[in-house]
Amino acid sequence: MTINQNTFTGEFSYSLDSKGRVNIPAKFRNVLTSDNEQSFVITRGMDPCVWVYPVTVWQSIESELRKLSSLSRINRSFVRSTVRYASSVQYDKQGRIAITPNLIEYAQLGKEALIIGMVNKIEIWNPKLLDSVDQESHKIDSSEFDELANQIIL
Amino acid sequence: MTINQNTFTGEFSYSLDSKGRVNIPAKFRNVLTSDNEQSFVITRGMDPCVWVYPVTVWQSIESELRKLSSLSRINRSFVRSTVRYASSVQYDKQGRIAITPNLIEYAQLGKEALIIGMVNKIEIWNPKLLDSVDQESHKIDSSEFDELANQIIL
DNA sequence: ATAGATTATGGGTAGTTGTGGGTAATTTTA
DNA sequence: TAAAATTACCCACAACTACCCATAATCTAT
Repeated sequence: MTINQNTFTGEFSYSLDSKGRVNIPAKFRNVLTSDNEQSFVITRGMDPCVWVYPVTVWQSIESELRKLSSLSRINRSFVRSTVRYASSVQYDKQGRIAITPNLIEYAQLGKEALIIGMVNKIEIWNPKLLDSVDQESHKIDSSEFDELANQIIL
Repeated sequence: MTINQNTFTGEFSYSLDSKGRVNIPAKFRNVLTSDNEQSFVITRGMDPCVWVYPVTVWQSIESELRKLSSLSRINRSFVRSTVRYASSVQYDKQGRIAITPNLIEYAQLGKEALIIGMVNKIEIWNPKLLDSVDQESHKIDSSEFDELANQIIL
């Protein structure tokens, strides 16, 4: 069976241990291309969760950022806010990555961690937090969903 | 683990000691190419912070500046203001660089120093100052911010 | 169903990293 | 020229991290 490379789908619930490590699901590790050298870039998500990119994917984001001149104040502030919380991590022999205290706090992660494949990246959630965020956005966005329906055919 | 050379990401809070020294995060030192010979160029940032470049990167900036004709008054003033406060520093065996009193004053650095990877350079901030600058620029530029965010897909 | 392989989770240890301070060399000032 | 101040270089310790191994649970294949 050949699956899409660097593409993540599905949901897994794993535990964050006392050292701040979480397992990256074997399914996700297995689709990671070898040029990533077992490494991901973790950063703040737009929602209160951790975003996990394959390094090669992140590098293309970085090269876009490189083009922005620091003479412009908006550019500086945009680059800073994007890159500030990003760090590259390699998973260990057991397939775990270490989440920085910064990000654990931001995503309010406890012992339970919900890992969700988001096509080109991975999200790590506090399951309870996701529930409440989900409910909230369903209330608000059902009309905007309709708008999206015109763009994407499921 | 091999990552991108001379590329800096992430945020670290270190302390500026009584001698005006700050640690350059190990992650940053490790991606610095050897032709830099453990040296950086520190200068005034466009924001009230210290900019830290790998010397080799700084050299390419200098060669760009060389191309600007001194006939133009704006050019002269731009070149002067960029180069004026720049000095090259080498980190010691513990990985620290000494910040000149000039720059400490300019960036209003106290004991706490926030070190931020900005892809091709490093910034050193007074954390409180960054907070206020950040808030201000978000107020002003949020629409242009969104525009950038649409161009670069995260 | 059972054996073997893979996967998830916990913990120990050695090496690295951040931070403070000390001493000698160098520069500055009187 | 000598004293004072600054700078460069070195050492030491505490905290942290990367790396390793062990075990239990789960999956795979015959």
